[in-house]
Amino acid sequence: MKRKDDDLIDLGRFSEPALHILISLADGPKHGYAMTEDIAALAGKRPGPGTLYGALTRLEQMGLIERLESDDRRNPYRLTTRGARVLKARLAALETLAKAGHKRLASA
Amino acid sequence: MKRKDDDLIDLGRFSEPALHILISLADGPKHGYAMTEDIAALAGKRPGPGTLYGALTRLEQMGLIERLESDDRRNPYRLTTRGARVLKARLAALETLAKAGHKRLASA
DNA sequence: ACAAGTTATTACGCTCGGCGTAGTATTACG
DNA sequence: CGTAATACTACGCCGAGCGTAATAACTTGT
Repeated sequence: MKRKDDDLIDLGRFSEPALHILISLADGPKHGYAMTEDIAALAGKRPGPGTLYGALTRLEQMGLIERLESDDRRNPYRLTTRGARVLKARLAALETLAKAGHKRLASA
Repeated sequence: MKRKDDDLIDLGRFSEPALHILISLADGPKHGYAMTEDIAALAGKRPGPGTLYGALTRLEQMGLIERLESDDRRNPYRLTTRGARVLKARLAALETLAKAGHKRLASA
């Protein structure tokens, strides 16, 4: 019904770390430390534990990711369908924005 | 010399509003209120005065934009060359990220 | 078997960007 | 002249972001 509202979800401020996390989880479940490494490779920037686990908690509360149970000390997370939908919308918006920006830079 | 370091500039947190401002100034100088309208059209979201003028001050301090003198009560700003360079790099990084995200979403 | 290094997370606390609200002043319009 | 739109300034709270430190388990070399 009001499914489309999900797309408009606001990830905190802008939440670059949150975006990185969603992208990192987009190709399969990962635990925190693995995401740190993944994001470092992806974005050239390694989030500290405070940033990472803080953002993870928030994202879980928003229902964009969910915790999986695990045998060892790790805390794996996976994207929810809602999370995937939000990520997709967010990426599309970002691409539109980037394109508009490039166009303007070129024309000036 | 160390020109390339500029590209790595960190716009505060992530600073979505700051990014919007830079894009808004990319096709010519504007004053605050005009940017508000422009950004509303561009990103579907109207930044409040606190957000906008706060970000403007920070961007000016970073040397990414500069204040132009004006006859009336308006405060026009323009992108500096440095600002343009930073914006370009930022947009490129964003596009790369968005592409990676889409790819991952598709493959999952 | 032990020290050293890596993996993985929790805990804590500060700072500043984001954002809303309110107020001020000027211009435009009917 | 009153209302609306324009264009800011001022103020202050909140919480995301981020660093640091502590903790613990597992791994590897000697």
